[in-house]
Amino acid sequence: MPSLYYSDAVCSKPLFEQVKEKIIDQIRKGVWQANAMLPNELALADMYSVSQGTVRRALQALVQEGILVRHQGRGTFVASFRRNVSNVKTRINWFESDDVTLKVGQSKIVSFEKIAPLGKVLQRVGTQQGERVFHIRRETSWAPNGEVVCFDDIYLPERFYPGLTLEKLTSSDYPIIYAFYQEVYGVTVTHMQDVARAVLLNLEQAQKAGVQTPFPGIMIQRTSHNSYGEIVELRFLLNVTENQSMILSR
Amino acid sequence: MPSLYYSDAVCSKPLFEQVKEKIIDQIRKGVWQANAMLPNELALADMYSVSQGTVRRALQALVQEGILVRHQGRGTFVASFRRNVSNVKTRINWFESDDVTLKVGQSKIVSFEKIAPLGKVLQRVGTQQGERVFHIRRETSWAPNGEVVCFDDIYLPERFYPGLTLEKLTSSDYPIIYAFYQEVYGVTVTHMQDVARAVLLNLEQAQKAGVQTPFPGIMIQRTSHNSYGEIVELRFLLNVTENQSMILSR
DNA sequence: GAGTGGTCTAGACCACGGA
DNA sequence: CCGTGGTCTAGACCACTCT
Repeated sequence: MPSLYYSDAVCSKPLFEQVKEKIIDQIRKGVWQANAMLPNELALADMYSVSQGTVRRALQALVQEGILVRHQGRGTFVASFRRNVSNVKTRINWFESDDVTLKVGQSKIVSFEKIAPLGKVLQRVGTQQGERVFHIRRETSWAPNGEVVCFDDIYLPERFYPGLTLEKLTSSDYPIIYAFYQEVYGVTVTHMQDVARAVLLNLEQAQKAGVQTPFPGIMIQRTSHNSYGEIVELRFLLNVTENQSMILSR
Repeated sequence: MPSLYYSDAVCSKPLFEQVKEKIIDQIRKGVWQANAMLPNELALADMYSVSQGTVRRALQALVQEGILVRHQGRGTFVASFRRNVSNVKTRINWFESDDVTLKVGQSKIVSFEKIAPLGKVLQRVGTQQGERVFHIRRETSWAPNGEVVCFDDIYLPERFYPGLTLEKLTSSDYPIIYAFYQEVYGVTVTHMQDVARAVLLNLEQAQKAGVQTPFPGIMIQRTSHNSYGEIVELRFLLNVTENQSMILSR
């Protein structure tokens, strides 16, 4: 059987790329939701009229992009934040405690409000006419009531999270906030852009962090996108590198 | 022809992994040096008694790791720093000018000395009995004689760079210092570990950077390894995020 | 045992680059 | 023109997981 790749003069893209896009489309449409199992390789090959090898290549690429997860003997699944934190192409957390015995930091919501987006930076979220944004402020520390190591300001455009309340946020326990977006609002972050700058802590921050001013920190501005490229989260993470450090590569 | 993969009970590793390691060995031994062209796929398949597809898979993995470069119609080549800056798995430069018209920063060597390694941090380089290290201090700015945006302290164990002098360093023009290591001393950095912390600039640094104290910066400690895992470079990069920012992902 | 993904082969045709 | 890598197919066997 001759390959479609050559006969189809109109479509310049390789077949496995086309298969990739078709699979992504199914996920975007919600035909295959988070944690759902996909048909097996031969079934997919039949669906898209390509060979098993071509399907395999498309699937492997999607695994590498963090969109799918495969288990030998079990099947191919749509990745979810709850079961697979490395869903996103880029890293979610850059910081690690210097003390190896401390593993996960405690995150606490200290403020929640619905506001009109202000300032040049907030215009990044591309809100529509009159749309508001939710502003969540969190503080992270390694131990309960310990020194704060991360000040986290999250801005969420209302249209992606209709009816969001503090109760919804705190009612359930989510390993990371991206699992909340995904499971409660069907918002899957597929890509994020992180830009960092050095800053000085203000007095309140220094006090909460248990350090003397002047004290430096690393401010990360994060812009999170869904698979359509829309901005679904704008976030400012101010990290104090007092008992933690930023792991860029290892 | 049955595959060796199943019949060879001793070796549990997949064939393409074994081929990968054999190719890396040839590069380490210097049989194939930087920029050298490898035999074509069928020749390699014959050499290692595997199919063309298996060789292809090994080669593609090595391309992804930045060890090889392939060009359709030309051949497969050993990656070099001069021609291919993305040789290393991890990123070499995290910073970008905020001003898009400025592209590449000017780097200037301000001090060069051979010293006995001191301090806890320098013990990281794992020097041998009585061995010394070269200490190179560089300063980077976007414009000639402009404000310094990066203070760069490089420590090189003597045994990897015998007879290194300031003249050798400045005699030729290298796009990045890793090309110098590779071309002059045959030291190829294959992996680097970067850890960042926020710091305060001292008075001298603030003056050179053209800012008022207190001023924060991002200090990156870099440990660079060759393919045997030996530490061939220890580096401290203090970056001022005044006219530049740290791009973590895009 | 049935079904899944993981590895491997042999062979085909196409696209690109340089002599 | 020839040699290179890039894509694709059809089919084989193995290893893993669950029932």
